Amino acid sequence: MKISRSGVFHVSSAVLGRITNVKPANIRKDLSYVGEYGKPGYGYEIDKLLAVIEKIIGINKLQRVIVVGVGNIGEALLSYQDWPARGFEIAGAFDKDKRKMGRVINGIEVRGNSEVPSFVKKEGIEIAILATPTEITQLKVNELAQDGMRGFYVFSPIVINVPVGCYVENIDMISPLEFLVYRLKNKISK
Amino acid sequence: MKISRSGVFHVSSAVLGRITNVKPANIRKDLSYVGEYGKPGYGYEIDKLLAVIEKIIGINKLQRVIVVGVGNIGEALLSYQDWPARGFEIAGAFDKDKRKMGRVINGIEVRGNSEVPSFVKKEGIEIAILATPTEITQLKVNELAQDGMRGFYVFSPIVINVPVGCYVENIDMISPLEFLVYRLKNKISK
DNA sequence: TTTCATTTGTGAACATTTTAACAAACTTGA
DNA sequence: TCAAGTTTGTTAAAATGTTCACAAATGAAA
Repeated sequence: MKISRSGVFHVSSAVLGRITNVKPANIRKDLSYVGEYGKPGYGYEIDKLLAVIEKIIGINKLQRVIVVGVGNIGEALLSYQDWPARGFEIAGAFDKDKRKMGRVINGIEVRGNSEVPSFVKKEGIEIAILATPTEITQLKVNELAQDGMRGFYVFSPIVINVPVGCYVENIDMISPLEFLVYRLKNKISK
Repeated sequence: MKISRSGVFHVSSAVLGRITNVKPANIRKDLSYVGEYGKPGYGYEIDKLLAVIEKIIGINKLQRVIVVGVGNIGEALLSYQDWPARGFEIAGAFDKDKRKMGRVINGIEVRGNSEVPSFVKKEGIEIAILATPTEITQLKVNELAQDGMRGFYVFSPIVINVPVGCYVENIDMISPLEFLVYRLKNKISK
């Protein structure tokens, strides 16, 4: 909902709560942790709130990342339009498959894996998204860590080990579905 | 790590904790909520534990779901090999694009959207995975709810409204990446 | 059998998160 | 200006989640 385009310039925690399914008290508390941006009896100025949030999550300067593995998931990531709005830029994409190399998806050229070390060094990139087959993901992470990569966003449902100073986040696309089934079976609204 | 194939037939909460990065006390407590399956001085019998867990999450009978929207994400889901191991079966896939209809991916035929109502009624399916463009997701959910669908697993990063008795889970593939950046910047191990 | 080393299950302590409640601050309209 | 109606930020209470620590149970070795 584009509040800022509706001729409304302020918004209360109650309204934000209704939109996001979060309790108003919670919204006020969270916001209070990062400063006092609201006016009693009025609410939050939308433009100001937006600016503050963008400042906090650092969208002003985009985080540059690479995508390793251009299968279905990799391609979906490359095709995704909202990276800038989320604070990211896909600086490069890599795959070992020669047939994929040279392809340009959404303006991003797919390069060969051998180009990773020089590319990330030249571009100063530290974060990699791994959309690789589960069997080779740990191996790829090891290689990338050697190349100076320090953040790994992993689509394989396995525990990844990294050197100290490196960080991993996994995403398991099935877990939320399992949770949905559980909620459906037990009628748990949330 | 395939513990059960290593000639080891029991495992302690300490070992499970090391493998999963979870504190042993936590593992014991969680397990204790669903029964007493461990032996002091010995640990948990792996086969028994596996059987119990499978019983709990109901893998014995697969949950049948449909996939709506066969773009990159949809295709990735259809290609995923481990659905049965996770307790699911993709019963059908649907897309509005005529060029995709008829294609068979991983043994699953892509059907036209118009076939959804009869299909889910005949097959008795209540859960849909929506890998659709964000703009039309809410609309599709509305339609599917009309068709009797009660669980919605949504890949669009928006709040979805559903009738009472229906349940939604969202997955946002970018949020964990944002969190990774936050951890990297602030050196937060977890 | 007895002793020693493990490891569980859990009660209690501790920590974190969520919610409610309300004084103080602000807006609006008369 | 004043009164009535909103809405914030925050304090305190409640709820939830995590970790510790240890008695009791078991296995293994002597």
